[in-house]
Amino acid sequence: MNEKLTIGKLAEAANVGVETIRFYERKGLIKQPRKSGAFRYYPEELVTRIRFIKRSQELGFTLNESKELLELKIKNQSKCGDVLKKTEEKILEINEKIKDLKRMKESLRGLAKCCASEDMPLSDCPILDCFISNER
Amino acid sequence: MNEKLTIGKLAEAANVGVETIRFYERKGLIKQPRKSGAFRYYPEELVTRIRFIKRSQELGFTLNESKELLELKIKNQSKCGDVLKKTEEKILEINEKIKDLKRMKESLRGLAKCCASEDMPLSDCPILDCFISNER
DNA sequence: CTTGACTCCGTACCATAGTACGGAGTTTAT
DNA sequence: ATAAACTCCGTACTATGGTACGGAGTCAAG
Repeated sequence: MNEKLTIGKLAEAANVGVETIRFYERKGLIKQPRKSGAFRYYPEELVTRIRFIKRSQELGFTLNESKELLELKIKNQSKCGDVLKKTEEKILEINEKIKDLKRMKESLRGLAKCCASEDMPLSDCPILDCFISNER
Repeated sequence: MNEKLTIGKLAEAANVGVETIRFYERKGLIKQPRKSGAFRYYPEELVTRIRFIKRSQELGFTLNESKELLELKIKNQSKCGDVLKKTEEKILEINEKIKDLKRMKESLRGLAKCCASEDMPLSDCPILDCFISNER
């Protein structure tokens, strides 16, 4: 195997749009192959690369961060620990988000309690105060 | 008190830029006060409102979602039960976000585990492969 | 009453992550 | 051999959340 794919086939295999591939090329996440005749043909392993990009996006990395990760692999003088560090940074960020969301949820629950009696006039339901008083 | 602030003073008090306030006005998160003479003067409570917007943004809500939350208070002709319903909807949304983040975290933890010894050359680093092999 | 700081308003621009479109050329299947 | 389908390339547009800019008007202190 080691087939060469047209951009359309590559897009289909990687489950993205053709325009997305062109976009990644412009952003430097994929290097544009030379034209063979009028068209460009893409090596099969780009399917894996694109899926990698998509997957890391799902995991909360931006395209630039995905690019960095991919570049770490290329410049293989860098150590495994670098990638590990980035990953652990992301885990910490995610933990922060979870913590904040839980606090927000508690605030909303407090608000729900405010509204416990359904015929209470809303003017006495201090939604803003509920949120703001929980501010750090 | 209940002071009226110029847009600059409001921005300073709420710790945002003047342009941000104008942007929020355009987006309908803040209603633009009538001009008093040539300038507009903003009630002091908008400081709280803007900080609320900023805070809910930090918690992963979009501006439109912040707007919805704020509208819970504004339409106070609505009954407490209506607010309760919206609030509970928001809680469910937050639970979804937490679930997604936890899923993300678990994936990242799996990746970190892949990368066993920190001084292993990156060419042998299994973390990138791990990204790919963990694909659903 | 002048000068500096501020306001008003429209418009353009930034990054992020794509999507859409149009015309020309090319490939492929019937 | 012709038509459908695809490619190439540039440009423009989407949404989100702002930031920057420029000219004209206005306010407030000295």
